[in-house]
Amino acid sequence: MVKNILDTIKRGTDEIIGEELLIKKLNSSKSLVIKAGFDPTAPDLHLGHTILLNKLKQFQDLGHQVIFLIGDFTATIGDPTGKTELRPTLSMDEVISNAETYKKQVFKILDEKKTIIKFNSEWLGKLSASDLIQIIGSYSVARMLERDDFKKRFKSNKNISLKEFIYPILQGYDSVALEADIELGGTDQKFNLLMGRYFQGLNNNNEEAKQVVITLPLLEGLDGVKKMSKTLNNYIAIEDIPSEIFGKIMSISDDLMWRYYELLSEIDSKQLNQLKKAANNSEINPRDIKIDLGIEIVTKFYDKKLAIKAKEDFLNIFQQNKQPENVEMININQMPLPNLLKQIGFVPSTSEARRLIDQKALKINDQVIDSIDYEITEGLHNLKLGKKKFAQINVKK
RNA sequence: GGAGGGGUACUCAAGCGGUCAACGAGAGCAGACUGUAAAUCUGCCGGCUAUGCCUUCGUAGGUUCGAAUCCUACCCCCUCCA
Repeated sequence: MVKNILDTIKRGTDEIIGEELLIKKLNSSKSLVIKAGFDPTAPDLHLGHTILLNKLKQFQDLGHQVIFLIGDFTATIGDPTGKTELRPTLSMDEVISNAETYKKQVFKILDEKKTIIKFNSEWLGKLSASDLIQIIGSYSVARMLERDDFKKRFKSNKNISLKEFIYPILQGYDSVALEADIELGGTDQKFNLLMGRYFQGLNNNNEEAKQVVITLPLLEGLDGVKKMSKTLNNYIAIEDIPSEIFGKIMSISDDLMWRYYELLSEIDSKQLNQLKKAANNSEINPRDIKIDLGIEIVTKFYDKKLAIKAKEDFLNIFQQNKQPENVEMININQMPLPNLLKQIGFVPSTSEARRLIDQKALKINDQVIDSIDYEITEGLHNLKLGKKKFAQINVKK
């Protein structure tokens, strides 16, 4: 029984620290406290986050208590993880409004009724200076420098702010405050997650008080190399509209497609291997496999119907070169083309528009426009700029 | 507190009196090729009322016919010594 549950839990994880303890905890058949922390810095949840959220959902389905911890207090410090330099701090106002956006999105995956949302300012905000000194006093600089990104920065003489040392400590202290049994996080969070174990053990002086740490793989972004993140603009947001999600999936490389299948799809590994084999032998066009993935992912955040629609639109536009349905209709006065393109928001500047026209990127009614002096006539026209931008305009004198 | 190094466009990184809207690389965009793949090739990659004009090289002044480049002050970062 526990063995089955354990297998479920282990699937798709990177590492479980304290596996024996996990088994013990699962055997105790009490409802466990599962903690996962989120920085309210990026209001757009993306597929990368869903790996973690899916795992949390799994715990919910198993009857455990998930605590969605919004690090509003720690966000004012800025998590140094993975950064080679100091992060700018957020104001409390920004943090709060970001957190709200966050909450709205999370319940596309998590069960709202079974989720407790906490803000760590609740307890961290109450710490006095002497409390803080007490807490940080138990950890050494040498151990802090064990952390890879700190070590690198230290060695290469980059700036490390003292408060960055505080961040992991406070994250660890969160686990104490919540009495977490398990904490989930990305592999890059390992150090921070371990801090929880450290402080829990310190407080109670016993092994069993320590949380189990489960790390999950990081999802590569659309470029296939760097991790998916908003800052790098290589992400698929779960709030993206269906056609956008679908389109972005279709644009990834084949290699990345397999990776996404492994991390995001519900498909079982046997089936996946068959697909790989078939693609290798050219029995199936990888494109079609990608289409299935696109449908599955859109379905997850919307529904099957919209997913199919997204697929059909996609095929229409790119395979048959048709206009997508429901293009925006824009009324506009007659003016030089660069200005017009800027006006309707296709480009940020007329200079950019000129360049694109020079590069034959603009089509009006399926005709490539090769002169910036082209005068657009009154009436309805279909515009296409580059591969992705479509509009229908109604030009008035 | 003292000595030295540095802040250049989205990122990294040249330039160190004119030829600089600023080498090069990455990212990004467009075109070709395709499966809107990937890889590859080509071009672009400050703004504008556009063969010219305007604004940009930490900030503010100054020298000069002319400054990212020299001088002064200020701000920020880093190193070493204390």
